[in-house]
Amino acid sequence: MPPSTPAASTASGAAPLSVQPDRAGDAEGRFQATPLAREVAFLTARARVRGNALANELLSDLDLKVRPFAVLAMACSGTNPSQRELGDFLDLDPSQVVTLVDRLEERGAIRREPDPRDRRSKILVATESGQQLHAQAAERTRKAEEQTLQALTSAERDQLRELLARVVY
Amino acid sequence: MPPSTPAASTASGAAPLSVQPDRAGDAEGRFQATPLAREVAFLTARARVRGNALANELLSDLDLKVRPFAVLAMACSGTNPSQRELGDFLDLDPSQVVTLVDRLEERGAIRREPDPRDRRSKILVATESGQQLHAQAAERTRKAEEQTLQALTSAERDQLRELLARVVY
DNA sequence: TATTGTTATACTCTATAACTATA
DNA sequence: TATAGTTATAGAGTATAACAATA
Repeated sequence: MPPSTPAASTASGAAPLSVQPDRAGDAEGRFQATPLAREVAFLTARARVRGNALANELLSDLDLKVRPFAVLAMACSGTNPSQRELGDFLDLDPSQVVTLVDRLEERGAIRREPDPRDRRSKILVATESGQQLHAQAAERTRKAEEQTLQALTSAERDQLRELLARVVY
Repeated sequence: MPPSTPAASTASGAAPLSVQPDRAGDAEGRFQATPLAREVAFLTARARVRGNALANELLSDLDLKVRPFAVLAMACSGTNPSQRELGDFLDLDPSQVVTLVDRLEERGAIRREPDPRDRRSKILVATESGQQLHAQAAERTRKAEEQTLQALTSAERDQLRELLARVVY
């Protein structure tokens, strides 16, 4: 380990960034000029943390969180996903899917139905009450997205959606 | 609970989506037409999961993951963050910061230095070896981002960065 | 032999409360 | 009285291995 140096210094070699002498008001502003703050990985992580927090908050009165909501939404989509397919799409482990599906099935929101083409697999479909629950929940996630993206115009939101979709699909 | 219905049906009421009779090749294609698949919350979650996985993989030979990398990057930024400020910026609990900083300090990559203006707080700065480690790690995260965004042109990447930054800052 | 769903289990991540030293 | 960092702990989320039924 190197010997201890003065304090609050920028240390040896080339200075990583020109920086105000030290503290200003709050730190956010200083940090936003940092290379890390412009990495897409960092920006998406931050967007996801804050978006999730807001969505979970708005969903809380329905006793739902974003993960179970996503499962319910897929069961309501008319695409008849099997548990395996759903796990692949939502980046969920098979064992996680079991737990999520169990809870939604206990609530009477979805059902496991046999797949006529493969008796090993189970197809997820929503019940009538599950579809009503989904309608309420989708309204809340729509509001969460509206609030999360309030800094963008409608055209910019579509643009963001389009760019992200091209990245992940 | 409602009575059981045929199987793989779209269920009662208005059909949520027009859908191919049933199974096609793989499920991804079917699912991408779903409303959930166009929610920004879902897209960022997916981008984050896959981006993180790739970045962690590329960082593994340096014995780093994205979280500790972010802490190291901030310590190398010249902005002299305190632990509290860093936790706020990276969406980390104060106790999580302690653990992350402990490990990086044990490796000799960063140091806690006293804040001359407030003896309660500790300022994080990188050591010389920490800066070298960061340089190697940053090269790997740059490659991860390059690979993650390969579907986009350079202009589109900047556009995505800009839109995300406006959302989260 | 490989795959779907399941169970049990362990591991990581995240959050909470209580403590200390400073402010 | 409030805040920064710390510790211990609990809870949620995620991952792994083994198993039964089916392909």
